Amino acid sequence: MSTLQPVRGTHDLLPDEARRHRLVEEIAFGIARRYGFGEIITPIFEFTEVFSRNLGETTDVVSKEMYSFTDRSGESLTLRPEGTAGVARAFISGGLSQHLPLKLFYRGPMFRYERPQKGRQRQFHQLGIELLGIEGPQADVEAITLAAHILQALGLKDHITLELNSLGDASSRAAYREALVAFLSGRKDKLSKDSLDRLERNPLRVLDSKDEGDREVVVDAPLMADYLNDASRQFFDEVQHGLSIVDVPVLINQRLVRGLDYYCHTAFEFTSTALGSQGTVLAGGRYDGLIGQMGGPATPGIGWAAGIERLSMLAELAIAEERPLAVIPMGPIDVAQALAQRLRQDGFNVELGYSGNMKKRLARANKLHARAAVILGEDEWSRQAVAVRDLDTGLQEEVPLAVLEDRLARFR
RNA sequence: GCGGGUGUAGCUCAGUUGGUUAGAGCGCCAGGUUGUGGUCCUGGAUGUCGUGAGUUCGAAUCUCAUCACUCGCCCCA
Repeated sequence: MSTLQPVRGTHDLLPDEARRHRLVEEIAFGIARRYGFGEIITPIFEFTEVFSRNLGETTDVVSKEMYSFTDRSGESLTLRPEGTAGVARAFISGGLSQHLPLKLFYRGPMFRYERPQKGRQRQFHQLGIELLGIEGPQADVEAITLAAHILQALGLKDHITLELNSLGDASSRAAYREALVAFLSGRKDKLSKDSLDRLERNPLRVLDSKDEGDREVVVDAPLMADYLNDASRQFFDEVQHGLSIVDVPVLINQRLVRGLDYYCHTAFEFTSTALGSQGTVLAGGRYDGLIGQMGGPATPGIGWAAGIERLSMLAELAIAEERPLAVIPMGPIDVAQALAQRLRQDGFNVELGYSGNMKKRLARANKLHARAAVILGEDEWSRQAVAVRDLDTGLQEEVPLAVLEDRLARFR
């Protein structure tokens, strides 16, 4: 076994896996396009502040998981740990506010220094969308509906549940946070060590703790729903109503919280039980304050991201088999190369067997699942013809070169 | 970052209470005569037993460290 290992938490996508990966992306993007989304490709690294100032200084992602480094000119840069901040930055620097509403789709690698586990890598890939410039709840409905549609297309609708909650607007959230902190502070003796820490850094997180003691405490905790002001309440109702109209089933989870600070109002998560403790497949929410906070024109937004590796593990994909034509030279290779080229120019997928006798070359063609073999035998060649063997039926016929493409058409 | 598990041929795994030449299946390679695959038969190659130390006359088997993966926590997509 080689000592040459990949960096911890990184993985090579070998051809089969890469194929699945790309297929997941293409299916997702194909559906996003039907909803009017166009792709945006932003840099893989940004100035560190783009993330540190906007995701929340106390979040784990910012405080201990970023791959940050100083470049040769002394700038602090960070490999993107998520996609939204970069898109928001691009929105501002590109002056895109005059093109609202904007529907953007992105995909690509993200980096977080975490302890690797199944479905959790240090370099992983996300695809996601951002819908910018629409204040109303119909944007939330559209974003979530698109997500459900993509998951369905990937064949994992049945194993997935959609959990939904509202964090309310800034004032509702602040009021609730205060009430929750007050409640929890009176019960510190019953909270786990982790939750005591959460109480300081991100109190809402205590709500979805897995610790049994915490759960008992949280049962009696004040509910977000009771702290939503009228506008927030109505917004949430309309989102739920909209989802019912398009038949997207929802499980309201009052304890659903988001990890990053920029979220408000709608928060949602599509989860699966098939991934162990990495149950979240796709998650997102509304972030009306983000772009303004970054220094851009106040612009509402909602978006979500999904882990491509997680999607790929769960997806039931019908991967069409590539079935090439095998060109098998018996004489000089030049002739075979010229013929292979002619067929490729004509749109055929052609494999050229380079070595071995006919037996080996046919065996190789078979292993590649070639649909047919084009055999350049000397006898046939002397008659300006080749032998074409159907590898499924074993039937072989002599075909004049002049009509080769026509006869091969059925093997495309 | 915390706690547990695993690590033997390309892959999936077996290797008894430490004992000398480390195995199987699949895959791979070759052959079953001269230009014909898939099935079948025969033969063959491959491992510093994750890495590094230690204990021992002797270690894949025991100890320690280290790396990677993995399960739970944490975090999140």
